[in-house]
Amino acid sequence: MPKTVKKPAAPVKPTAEKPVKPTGTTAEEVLPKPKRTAPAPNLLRGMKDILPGDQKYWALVRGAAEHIASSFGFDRVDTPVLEETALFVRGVGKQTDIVEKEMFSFVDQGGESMTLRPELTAPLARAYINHGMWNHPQPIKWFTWGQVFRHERPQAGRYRQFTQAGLDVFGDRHPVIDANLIFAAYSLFKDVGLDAVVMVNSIGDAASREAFKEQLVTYYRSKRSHICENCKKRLQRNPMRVLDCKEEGCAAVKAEAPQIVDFLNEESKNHFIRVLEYLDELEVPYQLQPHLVRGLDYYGHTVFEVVGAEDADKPGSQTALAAGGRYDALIETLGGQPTAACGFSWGIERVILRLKEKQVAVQDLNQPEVFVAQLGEPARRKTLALFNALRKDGVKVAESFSRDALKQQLEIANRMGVRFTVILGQKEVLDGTALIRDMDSGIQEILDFKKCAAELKRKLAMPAPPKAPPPPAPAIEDPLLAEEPLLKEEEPEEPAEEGKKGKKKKGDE
RNA sequence: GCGGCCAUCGUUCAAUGGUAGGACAGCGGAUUGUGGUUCCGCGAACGAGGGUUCAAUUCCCUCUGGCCGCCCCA
Repeated sequence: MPKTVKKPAAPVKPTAEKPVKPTGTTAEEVLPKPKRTAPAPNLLRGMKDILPGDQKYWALVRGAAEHIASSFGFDRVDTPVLEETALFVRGVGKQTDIVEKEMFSFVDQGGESMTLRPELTAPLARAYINHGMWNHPQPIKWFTWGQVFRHERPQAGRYRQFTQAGLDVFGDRHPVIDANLIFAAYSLFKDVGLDAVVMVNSIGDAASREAFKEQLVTYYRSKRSHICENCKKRLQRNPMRVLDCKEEGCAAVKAEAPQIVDFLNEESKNHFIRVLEYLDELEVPYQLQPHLVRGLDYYGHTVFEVVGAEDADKPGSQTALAAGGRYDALIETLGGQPTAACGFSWGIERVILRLKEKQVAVQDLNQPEVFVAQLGEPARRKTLALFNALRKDGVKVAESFSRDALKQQLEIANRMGVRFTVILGQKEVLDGTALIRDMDSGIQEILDFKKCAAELKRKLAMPAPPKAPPPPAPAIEDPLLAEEPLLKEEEPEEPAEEGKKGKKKKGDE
């Protein structure tokens, strides 16, 4: 076992804090195991870490959402993640799945029941009321972005803590509001490079809805023998949901079922038609979904979802990337003055999932453009200064100060994909010069150290030349092809050599 | 909340009732100050807890977590 011998020879860094082993079992005393002192903690179910590799997607979507918000004239509002439980019971609806079985609720030390917000709309409405926003010029246009929590069974694109961002308009009942909000929701997808389609429907006002439900139930009762067990239950609890059923028998029944559009009263119908007209005007690709309904109590009139273009024909319901609608009744339900409102939420994780699936090209964050390399202690000191000068100048600069070998530093620079590397060695320090290496061509120039920063900025301002083709592909294992290089002697190494030659010429001048 | 499938280095994929192998990534080397190709080396895993067994990563159970379908939702 040679393994055990070599490491101890090297001077071992004294470990300041030795891991404290809580156990005193004999087994561990006899066989001290240096690693894994404690079991690794688990991530809580449905929770997710967002690591550096994913941050670029978040930056992209966050940036796009913020841009849409500000360009459409929405002001940012943030509300707490914790609210009193009653807010959601009243706002979202006691009978909804969210409130019945998905809320993270608890009683705090003071005996009060509080809940991690399962959605953003009710808290926003609460804030509107609390701060007397009706005293301000209407409409109030708010943008919000934050974490929401639902205790559901996790799946891809469905987490227990997830992120919603949304736009809401309070105090304006005009249909143009609905349409422009739908347009804003849709715009995000265009901006990040995703094809999307809007699914839209109207569930009318309360009166229209009641009339419809009655007819729907009557109709389904007449078809009782053809529908699934689940739908029979739905008829009792939440009749409109039968329209979502994917069972074969139910689908057939659904085809003949009454549609809510036919039950809309004059006002509701008029509102919906005008929304659609404005959508045409905005050239939003939309589809009428007569069976689209929403699970939350507060919706009325316009309801919509935005789905990926490829999901347009699929009936599945996990496909919504954004969803919303009009909720004129909510503020009053929560105890405010009757105030019209309309809004939607983007499901950020789902948007990001889609970006990855579609392999949308997203710019890397923190992509450095220059690497500073040093050889020897005096050079390291100067490099330290140069790094900070460049950094303050707004150049994205990378380093590996602690390393000594130039080779390694260039390897790192290469991996980082920088355009230029500044090299400082003994010689350069003495001469007051610096080497700038073009990483693509391998050409190096010597120049005055003091002019180095300015020259780099000048070079970076010029567009990067098209990427040189990657180094020679590995030779194909074919005896016939393998013979050729023998005839041509040194051919295969050409590209690599070229760079080196270029460097030598310039470097020696 | 219901049903099903699954769980091995950082990632991905193997093998095995006697404590695990590769690939990629990482780290380090291939003579003195030069990256991309190549070669060599090193570190790195059986999710947790019980049970069966002389022996469990392997078989059984529970838990935890992931994925799929349903409910529902972003």
